[in-house]
Amino acid sequence: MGVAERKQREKLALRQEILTAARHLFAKEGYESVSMRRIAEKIEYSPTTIYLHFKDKDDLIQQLCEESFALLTRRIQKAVGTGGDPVERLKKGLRAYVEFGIQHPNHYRTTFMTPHEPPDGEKNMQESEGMRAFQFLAQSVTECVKAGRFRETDVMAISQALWSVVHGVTSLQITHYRCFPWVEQNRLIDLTLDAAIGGFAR
Amino acid sequence: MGVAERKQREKLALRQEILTAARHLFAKEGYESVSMRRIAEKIEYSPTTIYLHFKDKDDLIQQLCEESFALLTRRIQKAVGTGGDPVERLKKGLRAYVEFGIQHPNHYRTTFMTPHEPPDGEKNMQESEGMRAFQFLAQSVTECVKAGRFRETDVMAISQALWSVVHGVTSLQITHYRCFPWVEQNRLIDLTLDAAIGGFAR
Amino acid sequence: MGVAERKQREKLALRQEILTAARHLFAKEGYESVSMRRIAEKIEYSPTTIYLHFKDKDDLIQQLCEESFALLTRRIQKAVGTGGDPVERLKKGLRAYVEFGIQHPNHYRTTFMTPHEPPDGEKNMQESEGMRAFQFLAQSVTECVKAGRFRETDVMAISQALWSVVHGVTSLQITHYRCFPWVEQNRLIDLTLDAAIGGFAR
Amino acid sequence: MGVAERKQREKLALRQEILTAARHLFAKEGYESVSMRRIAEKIEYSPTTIYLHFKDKDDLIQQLCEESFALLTRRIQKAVGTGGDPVERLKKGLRAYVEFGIQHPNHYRTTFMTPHEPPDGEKNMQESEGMRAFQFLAQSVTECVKAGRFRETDVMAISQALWSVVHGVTSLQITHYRCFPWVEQNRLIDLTLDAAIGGFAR
DNA sequence: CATGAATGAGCATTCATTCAT
DNA sequence: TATGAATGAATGCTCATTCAT
Repeated sequence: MGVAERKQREKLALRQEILTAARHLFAKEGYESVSMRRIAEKIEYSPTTIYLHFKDKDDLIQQLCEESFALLTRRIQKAVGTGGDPVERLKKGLRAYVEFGIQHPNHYRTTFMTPHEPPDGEKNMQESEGMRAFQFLAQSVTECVKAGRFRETDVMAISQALWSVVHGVTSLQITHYRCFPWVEQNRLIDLTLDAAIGGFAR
Repeated sequence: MGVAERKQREKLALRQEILTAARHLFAKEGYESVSMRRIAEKIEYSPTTIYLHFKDKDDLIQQLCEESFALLTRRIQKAVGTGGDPVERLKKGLRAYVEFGIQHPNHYRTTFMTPHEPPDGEKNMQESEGMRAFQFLAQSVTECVKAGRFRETDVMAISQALWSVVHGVTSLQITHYRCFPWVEQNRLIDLTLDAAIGGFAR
Repeated sequence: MGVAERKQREKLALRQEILTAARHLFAKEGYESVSMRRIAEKIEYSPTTIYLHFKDKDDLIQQLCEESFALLTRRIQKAVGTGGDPVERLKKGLRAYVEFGIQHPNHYRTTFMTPHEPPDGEKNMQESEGMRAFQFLAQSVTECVKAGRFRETDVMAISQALWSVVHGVTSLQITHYRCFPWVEQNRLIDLTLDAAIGGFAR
Repeated sequence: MGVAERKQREKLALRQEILTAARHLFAKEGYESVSMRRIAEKIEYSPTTIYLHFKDKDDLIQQLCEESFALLTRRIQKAVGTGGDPVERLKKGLRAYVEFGIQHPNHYRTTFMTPHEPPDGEKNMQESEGMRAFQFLAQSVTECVKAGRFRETDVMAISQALWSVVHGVTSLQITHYRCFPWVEQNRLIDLTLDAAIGGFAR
């Protein structure tokens, strides 16, 4: 019994090691550098071993995204906090989103800017970390609506619109940071978020 | 005399054929499929031939982007039109942007969602089709500001914020269209644009 | 236990097969023919397999040279023998050098007539088979000097001069054998070696 | 008539231009860099044009060698001079040879260290620049022999031996200059030439 | 559970050369 | 005489993946 458990634990540990290595490669050298070989070298296992833990490269990447979503959710959660003005809290959450993306460009790129097959069937998706992150945002929007602070009341629609906005700022800064004469970054973020939220606020 | 002209025409035609083939590969099978070999197969020429028209792969892709930008600019221009309410015209322009992206996802992906090195020095960039497209948007914003319709007056900042917003809607729809329970697309677009513009409007 | 050993043996055997194939290609068709693909075809493995045994083409060629040097050293050693007149023994060694080169022109070409980057740092070079071969020659020269048979006593300088001489005869015979009206080969070799040694002898 | 002559002159001029370009490429970047394409770019003609003047790459290279030989001959001629001690003059000639090689390593490599097909039949060879250069050396040797300064009298054999010696020093210095702990270069050259000549001298 | 060996397919690019004009 | 267009073959190398062990 104890043996089986230990084995199980070890297996999960290796799995985690693989994911971590892959993420670091993403983070340091971008999507193209993440080859099964490179990951294997990094963890000092054989490439074959990876296939014991992940069906194929796509699978691995999908799992990576799950983790990223989870991390993002935690960040937003912390930023939003629990008490106080709901609109203010929403804005803090959105800002946390953008900052997370800019600070972890390769995380963000992997998760939100790379086309993936939808995991497996619809059910699976509803339970994904990604949805959880989104629902968290929706929750924050709900509070604004409940408090009568927004003139629009379709929480789902507002949430998706706001997600679009933050994704826009984030991804543009990530992809075109160096090849465009941007105004100061924080100002741009504030301006955009204020405009979007302001557009919904009563 | 006529011969030289015909040759010239034929050369340009082949060049165009290459660009088109490359774009189709993007469109159907994604970025990874655009290899020199694949393009060559598609046009039924030898890979070497491509190098008679483009210095290397980077060059080819750059040209592809230029074309996309030019096309986009024309679309926006047409949508904006010339007379009438400047805010209304701005909104039409932004909507044209989003629609262009969604209708030509691989055009858009190539141009706006793939990281490129800035072409060659700064001057070059200032003259690129991409900048021209952006300046066109800025022009439209200027008119709103001049007409006293916006409470914010920094044209550059507003334009960049609005670009971020439209890019967000567009790219999210492109990348995650099938793996997320979106509200009806047109409604989302309208909602988002109205919120953003409304946030700036007096 | 036995399994691991057998595997090890098989691996080394394949490695040797690769080296041999490469050498034969040199020998039959010259330097230019030694491409990774050609080698692979010859041994009826895929090109990729070669990379499991050698880091890259440079590595492979370097190993080839090491082998050649080792072979040459052994030949000279055998020719020089152990007893008798040191000058006579030196001459035998030099002759063995020339004969080796002429009998294995592509070995020789690879090792001595192709420019290589010095392997890796200086230490590495000091320990290379090539240096070992040279030091063997120097040893033979030392004995002549010690026996008071040479009027010049700088062993290093003499050895390098003699190496230059044998390399001259060898490489010229290899490269220009068929396009020049040479005197009889053995006579030329003898004449040259006698002159050079005679020039140093008291 | 005048027209035909001018055309002829122009044709020869272009031919020379091609040879010069090829030589510069050799000189600057070594044998591998000399591709028909590169040459064509350098002279700003199309690659095809080169084929109007030279049968193929081999032909071109052969012609190049002829020119190099001619240049070398002139250098030696100048060094040898006309009066004075014949042995001294011979040595000067040999030294000029070595120095030419070391100063124009890529010339030298092309001409003397690259395997070529013998031009075309034997007659052709007898008239080649290469033979002329050699015969010049032989001439110098003849004078030493005539003056009774050498104990060996077979001019052809001596000349070939001496050529072997100078080629040895030169080519070794060219190929292995940086990867071997040579004694000071001039000393090595002197030592070697003195030994060889001394070995023949009475 | 983990691996070492191996592969087939693919990559961007360069080459010497030919042919119709 | 000269060229522009085109090609087939080759280059070194990396990839995701499989299979026997």
